[in-house]
Amino acid sequence: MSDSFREEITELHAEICSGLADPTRILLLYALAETPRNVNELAEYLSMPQSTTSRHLKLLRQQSLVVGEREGLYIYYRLVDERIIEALDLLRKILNDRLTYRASLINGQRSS
Amino acid sequence: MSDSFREEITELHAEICSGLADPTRILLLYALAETPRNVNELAEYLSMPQSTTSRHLKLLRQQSLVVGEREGLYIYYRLVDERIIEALDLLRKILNDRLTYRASLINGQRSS
DNA sequence: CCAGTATATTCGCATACCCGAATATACAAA
DNA sequence: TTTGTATATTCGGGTATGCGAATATACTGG
Repeated sequence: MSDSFREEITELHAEICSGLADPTRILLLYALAETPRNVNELAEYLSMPQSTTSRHLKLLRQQSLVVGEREGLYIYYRLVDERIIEALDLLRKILNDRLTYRASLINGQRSS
Repeated sequence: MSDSFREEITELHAEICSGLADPTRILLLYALAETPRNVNELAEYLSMPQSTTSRHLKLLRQQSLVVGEREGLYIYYRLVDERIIEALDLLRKILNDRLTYRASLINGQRSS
């Protein structure tokens, strides 16, 4: 395996995948996919403290998965690249089919 | 946000995304996308201890991202669903375009 | 059934990450 | 410039997760 590929994957992890390493952040991404929102809206929407919301947003911001733009008194966050949702949806499909796969194991044939 | 969606995302994280929460595991997935391999082949390929490789494989196995099948003396691991690679490739595209996005920030216009 | 090798697990330890109340900062509006 | 609110950061402390040498287990093949 080439060193350059290793480096690319290491960066992929650090810059994107680690952002998905927490369910709260995934929820934030989906919440922002619906419509831009500010921190307090997000906090209320997800029923979590404002500080927690802000901390997670900071991470997503540092990874450029999300940007904030001030409008008057508020900073509205939005997705930088909507394809992150495509990727997450694909993972969800895999998840669902995986469940089917597991069921087939239970009903039967081979061992895991 | 509906409770059922929250639960689905929580499961998505626990069952798939947490598997991507380590660069080593992503490398393992790509290594297995090339061809099925056993633990020692993977360990050598990625230049890491056998115990570390096995530990990561265990996780991927528990998430049904990977399955092992014994052939004689060896257990060959392979991907359960190749779409995991599609998802990772999409994330890599996002990563690359994100770099372009950041460059545009540096060259200029708006602040992050 | 035994020997040999592939694979899995255990161990102590270190690091990284999450939480949420409290506090600090930043900024808009007047 | 001052005030009020939105947003960000800090803090202590708990939990999860990583590592890799050493050890145990599992299974094949003879």
